[in-house]
Amino acid sequence: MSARRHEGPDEGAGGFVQQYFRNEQRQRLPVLKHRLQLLYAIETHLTTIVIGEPGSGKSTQLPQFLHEAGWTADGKVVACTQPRRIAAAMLAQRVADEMGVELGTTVGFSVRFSDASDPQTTRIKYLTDGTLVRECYADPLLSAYSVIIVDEAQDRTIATDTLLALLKKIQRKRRGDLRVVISSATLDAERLQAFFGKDDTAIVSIAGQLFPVDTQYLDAPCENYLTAAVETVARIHELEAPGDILVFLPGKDDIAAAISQIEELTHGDARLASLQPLPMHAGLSTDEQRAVFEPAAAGMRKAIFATNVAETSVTIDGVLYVVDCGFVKQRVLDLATGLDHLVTQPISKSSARQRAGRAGRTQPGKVFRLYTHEALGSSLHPRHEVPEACRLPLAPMLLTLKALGVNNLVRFDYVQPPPPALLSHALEALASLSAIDLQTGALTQDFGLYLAELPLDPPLGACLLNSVRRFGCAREAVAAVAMLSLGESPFSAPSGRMAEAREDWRDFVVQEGDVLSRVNVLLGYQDTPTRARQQWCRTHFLNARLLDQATRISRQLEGYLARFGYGKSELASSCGRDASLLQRCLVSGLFANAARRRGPSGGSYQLLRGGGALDIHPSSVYFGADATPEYVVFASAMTTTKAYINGVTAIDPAWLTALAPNYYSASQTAPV
DNA sequence: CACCAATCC
Repeated sequence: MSARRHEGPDEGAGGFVQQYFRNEQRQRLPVLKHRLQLLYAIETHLTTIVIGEPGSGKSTQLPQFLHEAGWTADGKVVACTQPRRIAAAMLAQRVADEMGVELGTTVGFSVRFSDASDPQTTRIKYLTDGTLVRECYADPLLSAYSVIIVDEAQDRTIATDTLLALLKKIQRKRRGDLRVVISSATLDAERLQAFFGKDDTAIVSIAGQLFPVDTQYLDAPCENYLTAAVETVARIHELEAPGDILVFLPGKDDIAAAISQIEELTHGDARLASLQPLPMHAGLSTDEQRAVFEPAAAGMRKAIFATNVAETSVTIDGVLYVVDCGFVKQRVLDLATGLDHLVTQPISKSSARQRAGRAGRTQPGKVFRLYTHEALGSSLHPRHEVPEACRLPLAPMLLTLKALGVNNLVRFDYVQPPPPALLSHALEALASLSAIDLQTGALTQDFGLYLAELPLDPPLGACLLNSVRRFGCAREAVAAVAMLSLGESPFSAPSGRMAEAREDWRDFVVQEGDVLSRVNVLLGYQDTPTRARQQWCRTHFLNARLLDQATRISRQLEGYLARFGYGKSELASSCGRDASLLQRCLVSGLFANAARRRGPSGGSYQLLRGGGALDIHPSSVYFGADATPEYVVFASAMTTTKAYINGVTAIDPAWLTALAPNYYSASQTAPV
């Protein structure tokens, strides 16, 4: 181990004045006081758990400490993973600036669609945890890395949990040659220490740079968190010193309702006229989000009504007051129906702490919790969020593990074992797609392996592979799965101009349903010159951000197909005027989501394999349509106020028995 | 008929 020690590397770049300024900034960070403690812990333990509040500087400084201490000698790399792409890119940029090097040289990052790293020169590399998991395909021991820092581990995403489980295995195989650092704000540290082995795991706590936050609770539970939130904002505005307000609400509808209530209040009350309500959620365009980051106009106070994006992903400066309704929307797989639910539920205790911390970033702040102290202390609010691997469909994760040589998925050493029913649900799904062989449990040759490599949900991956192998409609299928993988509809118009928009959309919308209509949109977008695309989207009431993203996904998917050995002509294959080719291709992957209309007309459906009513989602082209198809497959189902299906395509039921004979017998799909 | 949290490969 001592061989890799040497004096701190001399980067050479950067003048004296800049260097002085950089050091000045770094010296204020709390993590500096723990430099030796951290380096010692990492030197003497295989795994180190670092608990540090936001603002401690751990994400930017720890990789530099390790670099300076020699962990990047011999060409080795220190990795730091993040759950989100923006974070990985921004941290890399910051550290490159601090070190006075150009991004992409000594300091780099690698995320989907963007790789600013160089295998020859990069020594500190920021990645998303999903990207690092994928690097295991090429290098199962991650041998390029000497230390892997898994940051923001409290999020417990599927990718983070997958990575942690793999790292434990890799550590064994590399015989003490790989150090793992798990870093997080408020972590279930004991669980992770137990997972990685108590003797080999150190825990280091770092104080944050947060200011004290004064906490206020309700004396009694409120009946309506929306009303309570609006009243609290008004009261803060009247009674408290200047400073912006951040309000956590579960969803967009609540945000819109709260803002309109505030606007009503400000009309009737001159004292509230200086309150400036603003929405913040992931559905907003970058332009719409900008207002939240700009300082309030002179004499005005911003009140930002936000979803959970503001809890971790987005940081807004100048917030002194936080109003926390105490709820969050979370996706949960309902095993009884096999459908996703979006449930509004009480937040965890650690999430409540995280939200409160948003008030104390620049000076002492206040948090107004719209629940009682007793409630927060009770079992109503769990200590931590349920990890994704214990509540979401696991087929993608299991496919990854299989591809990396994990044979027994039931006995695999998960950070937290998923409920057995969740595992069997995923295994059945994979078997029905012929991704795994039910007898041997192995990935099927080529097909299963390709599905594991594709950055798509397995059913969509199956559609894509079948488009080149069986149907000859790759051009349309690439567009279709790219759109479906984003979920949202590209058709979006302000409510006031809906009629006008609908008229325009008739150029794209076809009777075959959402998927073919969205393919028309995406191919139309891609046929438009790049510089004219924004305007094209505006005139047609289409979501430009979504179509840009779908275009990048399309290109990436074509790259995968080319790597799998499919030639130019196969990639260019098109169904031409025969839409049924694409429809059958969709059935070949989405057959499990086949549904039949319940009445002689209308938008109420039912799964062929049984279950309750499924309604056409309002963003589907079939919503409110005069004529709806009797049989459909859908790309997604989600229960919110009702069970809704979206991404709907008309089908011929005979295709189901032809394309998924093991899943459907002829009698199930025969018309009554 | 009346609507989805935010992420990632």
